[in-house]
Amino acid sequence: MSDKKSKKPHKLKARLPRGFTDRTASDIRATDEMVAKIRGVFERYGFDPVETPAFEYTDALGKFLPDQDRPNEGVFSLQDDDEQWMSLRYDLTAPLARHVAQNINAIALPYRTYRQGWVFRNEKPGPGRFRQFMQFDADTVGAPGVQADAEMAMMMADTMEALGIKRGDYVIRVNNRKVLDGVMEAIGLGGEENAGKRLTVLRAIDKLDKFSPNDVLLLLTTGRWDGGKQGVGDFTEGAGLAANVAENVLGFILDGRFQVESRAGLMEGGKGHTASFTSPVSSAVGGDLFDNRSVHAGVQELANIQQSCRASGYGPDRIRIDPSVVRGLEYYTGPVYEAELLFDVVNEKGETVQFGSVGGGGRYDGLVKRFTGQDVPATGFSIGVSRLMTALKNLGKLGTDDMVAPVLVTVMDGGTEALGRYQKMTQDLREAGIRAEMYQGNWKKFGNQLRYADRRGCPIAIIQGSDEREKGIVQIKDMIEGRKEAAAIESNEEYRAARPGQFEVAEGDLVAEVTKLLAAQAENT
RNA sequence: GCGGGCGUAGCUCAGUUGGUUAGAGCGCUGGAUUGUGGCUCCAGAGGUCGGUGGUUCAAAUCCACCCGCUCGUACCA
Repeated sequence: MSDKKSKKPHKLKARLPRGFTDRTASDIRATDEMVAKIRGVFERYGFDPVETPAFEYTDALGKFLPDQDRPNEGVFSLQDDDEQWMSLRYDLTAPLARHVAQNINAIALPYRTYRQGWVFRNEKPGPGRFRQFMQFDADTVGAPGVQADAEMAMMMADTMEALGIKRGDYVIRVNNRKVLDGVMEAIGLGGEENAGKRLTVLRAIDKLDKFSPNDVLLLLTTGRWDGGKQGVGDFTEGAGLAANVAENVLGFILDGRFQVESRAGLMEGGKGHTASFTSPVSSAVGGDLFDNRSVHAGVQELANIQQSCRASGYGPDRIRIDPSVVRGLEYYTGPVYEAELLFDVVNEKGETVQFGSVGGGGRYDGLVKRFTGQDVPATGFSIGVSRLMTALKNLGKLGTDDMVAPVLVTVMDGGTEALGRYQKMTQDLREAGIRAEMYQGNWKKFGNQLRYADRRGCPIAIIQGSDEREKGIVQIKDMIEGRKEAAAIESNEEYRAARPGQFEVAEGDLVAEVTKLLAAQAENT
């Protein structure tokens, strides 16, 4: 190796841990805008904000991590100096349960509350999936009835629309954990000893929005190769159900909306099968899954939710019963809901990407009880703000940074007295509510000042040199108009002499003239 | 976690049996032009060739391991 290389000091490499990201000005503005809209809906529904910290004791977050007991698996954890384990929250629900339990005597139930915040998951990140991301939650604590769940579904729908997603471009799909639990029971997967197998079956069902019914059938039975055929790529272990049982379950799920509505006496205008997969539903092993008590109870609740939504004018174009909705695997006990976008999301490369759900939630009757011992039923949902923002951005419904860059007051004279005058001009503009800044770089390179203004997107530059000063005027340079005029000029001498887009006004008229020009520019965009 | 692809300047990429001092375009900085963005011309800065180890007289190039990005899959409370 050469001497030159070994002498060179190692520079510290600027980098971020993977799965974390910096947010730009336009990201932050877009997020703020979204959050304000969501908050507007929640406030209108009579919810109040509450905030909990990013850290909780690990045991308060609960052990809802299947197969994993180590505190660092999936969550970011560290030991406090008294050796107690603390973790960064991975959602906003468990911390809320802790907050309610801790203040149970001070809080009037039912407690309607919302909050937004960063949550952290120590998982492999991917496009649109981060290890720190923002959620916005609403919960009703202490409300046992399905009316609270129906309200959640309707509020979700309203939120989607408030965010500019048109009716028909989203749907809130509703299911009930009791239905899935009952199905598991009916096919002989009840009880503790089958917990693992049950999980596999539910995961397979949850894949229906990603895989074809036939692939899901493979997952329910023998397993699936991700390379497309036998022996190619990675093998996913199947649930090991008998073929006819798997078909029965799959048929129940796929034809679920139709079946649930008919069994609950809620048929709406002859809508039928939601997928092409057909199966001999009741003849197969497992019998008629509707005969199961839990399935029956779950369907009844879904019928009530649906009736409530319909009575309030929320049709199946907005809120829809769908037995394939699984949602998280551990703490939900009743109705679950999921918000899904129905339009294609296209990424920067022009590829259509599977977007999946942008929010969801459900009933978690056991979560507060862990702390209090008494039953405190609750239901709520969560919006994936970061994820939804990605979708809206790609859709062009957000993220167009409409903040106008500041007016730049250029500096032609670096003397103390002159700088005071430039500062004064800048302050005058600010006092009139106009974003403005005085150039803070090396004033001696005037070309750089305008180049700065150009790159920053400044709409206007203010120029006052000694000539203007003597005459009591300032030059207002319309950067947008100037760019247009400059395009027609070829020689540099001419270009420099032309001062494109500029006009002179009396010093005293500066604010009025800038205001006028900004208004005119806004008209033309 | 498992499997595939990729990793050379700020960005996009050249660089083939391993062989002098690793290149281009764009961008950046300075100048032509001490008061005008763009155009043009000139000059300059910028590289641990992802990292470590190995093979070799010689490695950006070959081998091993690791790291990172990416696609699929798994996991996702």
